[in-house]
Amino acid sequence: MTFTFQPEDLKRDSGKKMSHQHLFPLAMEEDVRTADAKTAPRILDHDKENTRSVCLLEQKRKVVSSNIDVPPARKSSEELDMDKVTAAMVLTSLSTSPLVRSPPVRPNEGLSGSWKEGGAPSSSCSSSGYWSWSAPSDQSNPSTPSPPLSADSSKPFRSPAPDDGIDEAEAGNLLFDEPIPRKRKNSMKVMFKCLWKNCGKVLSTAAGIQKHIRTAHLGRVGDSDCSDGEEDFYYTEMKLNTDAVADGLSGLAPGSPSQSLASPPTFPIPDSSRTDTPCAKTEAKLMTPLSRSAPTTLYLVHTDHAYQATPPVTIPGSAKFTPNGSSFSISWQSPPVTFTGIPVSPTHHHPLGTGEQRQHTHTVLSSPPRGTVSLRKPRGEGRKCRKVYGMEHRDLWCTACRWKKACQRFTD
DNA sequence: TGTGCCGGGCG
DNA sequence: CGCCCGGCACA
Repeated sequence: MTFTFQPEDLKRDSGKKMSHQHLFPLAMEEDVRTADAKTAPRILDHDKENTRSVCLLEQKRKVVSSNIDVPPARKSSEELDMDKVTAAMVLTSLSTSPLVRSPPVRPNEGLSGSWKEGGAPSSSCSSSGYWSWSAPSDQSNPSTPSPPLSADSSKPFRSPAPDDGIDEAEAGNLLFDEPIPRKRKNSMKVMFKCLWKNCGKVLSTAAGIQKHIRTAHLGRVGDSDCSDGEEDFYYTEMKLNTDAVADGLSGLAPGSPSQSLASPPTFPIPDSSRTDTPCAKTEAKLMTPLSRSAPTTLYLVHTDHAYQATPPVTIPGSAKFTPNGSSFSISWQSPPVTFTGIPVSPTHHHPLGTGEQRQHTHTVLSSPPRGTVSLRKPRGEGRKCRKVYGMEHRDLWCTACRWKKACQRFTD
């Protein structure tokens, strides 16, 4: 069981919360303005967030104090351990944020990373077997890179301004509870950038970047068992405006996945600009056993655009991160619904996901000269917003669905 | 019967 | 246009 937690969702989510802004000054700037008055049922998230944010807050505080040379005597040994861990976490998260000053920052980076790192030093953490990644870290790497720092800051990517709005929306969608109705999105691509020093490789799929990191930097050779998620620590997700970047990156797979974060399955890309198929293919290819462990959410995080951002998948499950003295506990629930497009969801869905998609594409391409015959769209077999979210969550539907038009989010 | 969405109406 | 919805074709 290797879950890979998707930090981004959480992070984004948290980012949205005004109350916690101060925690992520850099990453959140944009989010802040999105104080959506929308009150959707985000109770779960709230809960999650609160606990997490509290933790972070605490962590931060500790870190600060540590910098100030607070006499250790005041803290119990337990606390000290925690401090180390938390400090590591905070530092990592902080150091990372600047790089990606945009929302795409992987929210959990800090968490996952710290767990790993923290695990080694403080026995307390490692002992709680909630997370079973093999070893807190592959110590095999002599040169464990420090969390990506400034190396990337210089990267040309990042078109912050345009993306922000979208990201926010997406984040909301992802979470599933935030009705961000009627917001129009631009076509976005999600890319994953390697944060390893001097690398900066950018791939379009989480699996790809993970593989890259694993093989190129971590020196692992494909053993799926080793994918303990460490790679997550070394890459970041970023959203790019396809319009702007498409050309340059066109070679890469159409973005789709976004990591832990959040964008619903999407593939609602404007047909004209790109098709889903390529995406699916690419991913399929990249999907090595190793990459399997990659956060499924990533794949879900597509953006939907034309009508609104979509929350592809939600991780309705709640993950709680509670540093209790010496151990972290994480509870996870399997997501209730998930989109699909890619055979990711464990529960339903025919494994045919990609196959179907491809077929569909095929039909479209070979479609007879339009015009005369009233061709009614074959009718996508995939699940649409209505099915996915149900009538009760109509506000979560893409606008097209709301208007009884062809679904823009789950195109097939 | 439920779903997807075309075609068309309204502001 | 944005937003709805009647109604039809499918499943």
